[in-house]
Amino acid sequence: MVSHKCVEQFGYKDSLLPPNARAPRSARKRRSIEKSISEDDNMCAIDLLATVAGHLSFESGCSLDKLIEDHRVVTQNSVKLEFPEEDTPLIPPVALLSQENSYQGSLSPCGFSSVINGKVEDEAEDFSYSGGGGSDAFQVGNFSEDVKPGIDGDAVVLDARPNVVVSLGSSSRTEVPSIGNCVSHGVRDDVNLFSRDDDENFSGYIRPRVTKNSPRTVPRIGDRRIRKILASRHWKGSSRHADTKPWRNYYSQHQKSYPIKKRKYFDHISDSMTDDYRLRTKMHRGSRKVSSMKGHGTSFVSSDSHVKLRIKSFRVPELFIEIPEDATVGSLKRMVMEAVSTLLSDGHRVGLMVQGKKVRDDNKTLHQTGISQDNTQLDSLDFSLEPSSEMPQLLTSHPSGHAYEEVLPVYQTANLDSVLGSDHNDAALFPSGPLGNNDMAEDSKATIPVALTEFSPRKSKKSEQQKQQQQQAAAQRRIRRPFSVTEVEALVQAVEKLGTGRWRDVKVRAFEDADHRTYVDLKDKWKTLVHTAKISPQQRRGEPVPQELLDRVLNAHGYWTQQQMQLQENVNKQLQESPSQTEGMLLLN
DNA sequence: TTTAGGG
DNA sequence: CCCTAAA
Repeated sequence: MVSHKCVEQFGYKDSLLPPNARAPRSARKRRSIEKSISEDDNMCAIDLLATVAGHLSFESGCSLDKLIEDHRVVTQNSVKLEFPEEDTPLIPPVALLSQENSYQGSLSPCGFSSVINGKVEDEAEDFSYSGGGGSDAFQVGNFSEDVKPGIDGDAVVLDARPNVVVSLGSSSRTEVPSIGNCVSHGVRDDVNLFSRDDDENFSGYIRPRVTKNSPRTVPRIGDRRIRKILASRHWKGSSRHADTKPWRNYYSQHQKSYPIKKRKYFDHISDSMTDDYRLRTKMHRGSRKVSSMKGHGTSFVSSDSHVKLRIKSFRVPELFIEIPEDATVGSLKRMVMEAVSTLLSDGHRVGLMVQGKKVRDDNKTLHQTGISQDNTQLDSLDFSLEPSSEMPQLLTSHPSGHAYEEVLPVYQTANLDSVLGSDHNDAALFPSGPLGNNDMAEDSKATIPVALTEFSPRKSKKSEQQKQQQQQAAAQRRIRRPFSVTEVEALVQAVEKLGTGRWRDVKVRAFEDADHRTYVDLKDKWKTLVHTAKISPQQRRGEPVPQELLDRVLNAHGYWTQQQMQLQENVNKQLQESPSQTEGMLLLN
């Protein structure tokens, strides 16, 4: 196979096909790789979240439909996967996203944002607060967090604790501090943190299957399919369009919008100036602007038998990620983001936990559940988003397709059945510690799809909306996949034969089955190969390419470059001599 | 959709 | 690898 011949011996003449002599487009095997997705008519993850959150709006008069006990994952306000110095994967509050990324406008009426920033908050202003006046909603927020939960006037201040986020487990589970107890001291002290012991039950497990010998098994995480699928406009920031680099935008924008340090700074002020109300107010104003003030949950129970809740945050399920050691940090981050994005973009059900206990009976009234103005012990009211198999309102329209297969072929699903088997058992749904004590076999442990919602067959029935939603939810840069020597060999071989201007043909010829190698990739690789061949071996990086191959690269490159030049010369010549025949000449060439 | 190049 | 102008 490795014929080491000089260029001339390849019989280029015979294979020298005019660049435009390719098979008609219609006859070509096509791949909708770069298909752009219309974002407008799709619900983004946040919208969905908002929808979910909407159900939490007790003000609508509806009682909690789904009460779950021993809940597991909750979400925080939003998802942000930058890892602060505190080594705490914090997820930025949705509120933040809404504020800074102009999502408020796109949120559903009863959406998260609305709940957080709108009515509830406004209502909160009605609470009188010494020294504060009701003009600033944040004073109320401040109030609810800095003052021991309890009765204050007519209102019972409840605390819906926001808790953490995404924790990554490697060999052992890594507990990730919550915003509440790690970053925001001021909050921690006054609000009850709910137990996170059960976190592992709610885990997504990401595991790219990188198999050297079978490119097809490589995780699709980086594939365009997924990429587009996960592209999210909510990461994009203010503009739904005019942003060609969503993923970059994501990082840049959120890095700016999530100044942990700054928030910490404020928290310190809070700690040291506990008695200075004005300072504290200021602090929260600052927090409001830069942190997750609105992300924390606070509920209010008014005296008119209506419970008013302010969902300040959701926790996100714990995610487990398995990634090769040699993967880049960037790819890890992207994986996490994808996971969370996917998580948020899919159907969920809301879990409720009152005083640490999961409330499962959906038929109970709030009062029966203990959520009432009379209950002064309501110091812990937690909501969570859980992968749900029971979210008709979000799944009804789903065609019975298998989006799962299409979208995330990467993730093994061996355990799916067993997992699904115990549908109504949250713990079973999310085997505690995919990495932990759950004696999961080595080959089966890495099985839980990142997309928690993908667990259920019903969930696989995604509507087009949700599919696209997903597409938008995690547009990521494809993972880097260095070409193997074998691949280089194949590439060189093909280019020697076809030339440097027919990448699609090269693709078909030598990489037909390598879905992750687009003709653009091949073209780019050739470009780098040529460069590599020109520089000294010392300057080369990565897996060394045999000099023999590089020589061939250079030869072929030189040959085809010259070939193209000659062709061009002929064209120009003909153009001068008899312009009218030029067209015919071109065709002949 | 492909090609060709810059980023 | 990404992004795009052009074709």
